[in-house]
Amino acid sequence: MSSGSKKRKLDEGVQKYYAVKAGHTISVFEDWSKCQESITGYKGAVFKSFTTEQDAKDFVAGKAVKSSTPKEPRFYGVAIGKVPGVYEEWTEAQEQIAGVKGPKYKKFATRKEAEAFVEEHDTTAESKVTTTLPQPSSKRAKIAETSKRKDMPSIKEVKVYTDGSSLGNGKIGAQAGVGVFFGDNDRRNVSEPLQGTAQTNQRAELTAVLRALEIVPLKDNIRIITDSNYSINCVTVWYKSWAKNGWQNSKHQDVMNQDIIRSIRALIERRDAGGAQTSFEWIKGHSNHPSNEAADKLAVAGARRSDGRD
Amino acid sequence: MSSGSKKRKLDEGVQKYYAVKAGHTISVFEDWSKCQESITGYKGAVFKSFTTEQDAKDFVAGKAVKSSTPKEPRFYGVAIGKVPGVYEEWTEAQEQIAGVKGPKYKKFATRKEAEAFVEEHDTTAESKVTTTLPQPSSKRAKIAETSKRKDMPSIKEVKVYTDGSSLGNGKIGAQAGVGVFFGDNDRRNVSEPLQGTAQTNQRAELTAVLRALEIVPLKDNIRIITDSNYSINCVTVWYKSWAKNGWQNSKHQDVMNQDIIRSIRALIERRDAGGAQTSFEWIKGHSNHPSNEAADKLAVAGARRSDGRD
RNA sequence: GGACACCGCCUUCC
DNA sequence: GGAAGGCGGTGTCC
Repeated sequence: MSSGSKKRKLDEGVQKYYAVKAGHTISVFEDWSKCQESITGYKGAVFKSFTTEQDAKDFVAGKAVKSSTPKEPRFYGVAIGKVPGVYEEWTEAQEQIAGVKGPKYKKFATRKEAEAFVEEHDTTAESKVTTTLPQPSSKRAKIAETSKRKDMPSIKEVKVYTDGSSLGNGKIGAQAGVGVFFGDNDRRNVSEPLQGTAQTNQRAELTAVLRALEIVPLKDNIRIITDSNYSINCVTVWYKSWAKNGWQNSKHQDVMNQDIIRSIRALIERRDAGGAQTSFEWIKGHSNHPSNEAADKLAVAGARRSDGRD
Repeated sequence: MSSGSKKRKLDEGVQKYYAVKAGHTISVFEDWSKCQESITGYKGAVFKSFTTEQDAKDFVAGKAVKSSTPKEPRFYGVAIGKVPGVYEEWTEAQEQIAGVKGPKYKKFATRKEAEAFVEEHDTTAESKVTTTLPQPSSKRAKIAETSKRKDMPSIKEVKVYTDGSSLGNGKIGAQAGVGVFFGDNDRRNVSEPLQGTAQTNQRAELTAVLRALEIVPLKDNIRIITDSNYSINCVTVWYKSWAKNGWQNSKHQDVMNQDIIRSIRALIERRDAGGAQTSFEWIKGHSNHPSNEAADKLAVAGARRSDGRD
């Protein structure tokens, strides 16, 4: 180590700890591949990555992670931008203000300050957020009231199953649909056609995740259960390097579906900022899981709805 | 700049050519959607994608595609092994001798040589074949007396109807049966339970074909009539790619029922080697075809026999 | 090369 | 309506 052949890129930046709470092996791993092994093919695997070993261990132990981020925290409040909120990575914040005329953003040392900054403009610029959030006002109020949570002992966790469908995927006339399942006859369930011209399975899967995040109040912990390994990886692993590469994949092409992926990340960050957790659970598709099948049904129904038939 | 910015992976940029040999339109298409149109709803469509237009055209014309198979032919004669015969893939031959004590095999440049090699040992090791044949003696005699054919101008063609049945297919207690029908009151007819633990319709269908091939003397041309498109495809089309892939299907999983499929192929090869033909004919099931129904009856009866009932 | 999905089609069996 | 089996494809990433 005397000389400088030390071009080691910290591509992945900080060391990560992958906590597997439910999998072939219950443990904390230091590299993703090991973690992957432990969860692949495991029905109902539960895992999450952390930046500190302690957090990871706490997660495995079932404790609420108190987010003891080691690096000096920076909080970027984006008040006027694509998706207002608090971001911990400048690259992410930057993305939110790129191309926006008259953006309003600022760096803060504490999350509270950043939140306050955002909330201020947020109320005045509510229409901006509404584009991402279907619900008009009721949720906004909740966010406000949750911001005064202090040290609530236990946060409610909402489980939600998401699925995407794309009839004739890969064909020109494909019709994609989005399914989000909270429970039987739950008003929050979603079954709708995928918006936009790109009708692919991946966009449908990601959009379902996004819908779930939009629907569950930011104050609640949310657990998203999906069979889309792709979606989970996009928003929990791959996005990190993408953000650093200017959203280029390993083939130096633009990352597909980054619009949805970024929206998801923004919502995750905001939930994190509020002290609530977002976690993902992968389940194998078509494996007799009733809720997963229910989400599938909703997705397929949504896809068919764009048929104009009924 | 002098150096290689040329690392461009052709991973996905390559133009593909979709050859449709059987479909609404017989042609080569350059995009998948057109191809799809041409085959959608077409019963028994035959199509395949290629990377060169010539290969695609050759496929449509029925020629063997040669550019994708630049390797020189090799023939492996397996005289003493699980299923004696001539194999073109070492992996296949290897399977036949694995675990067999005192195997006899050799590589040849031509099929004729390999066949000769196998035939030699074949007559002397006739008992080996008998293990595959359930019937004890009466049939053996026939094979013996027909073995003195030499250059008969026209070879007799034996028509045989095969069918498989699997009562409760897909359920745990399924009972499968094998039916082979030569004619009313024909001694060669077969009606027996499917052996083994995997009681599926596909295994039953394939096993019926295998039985037929075992029963009809190698010197005779044989025409097997079945309603199992699956079986026909397995042993006339799909086996080729499987052999090259190490018996993995397109989803990278082990090909199901390959034990039966390989046994069938081995018998076909042997019949080929002897100058006689094996042909298959597909008929629609349940369409008032008396002989097909007879085979069906035999299969169902065979399935019920394993019930312990009668 | 690997992984997870999303589809189209065929046959059989219930 | 569903299950067992098979073939073909794209969507996306590493």
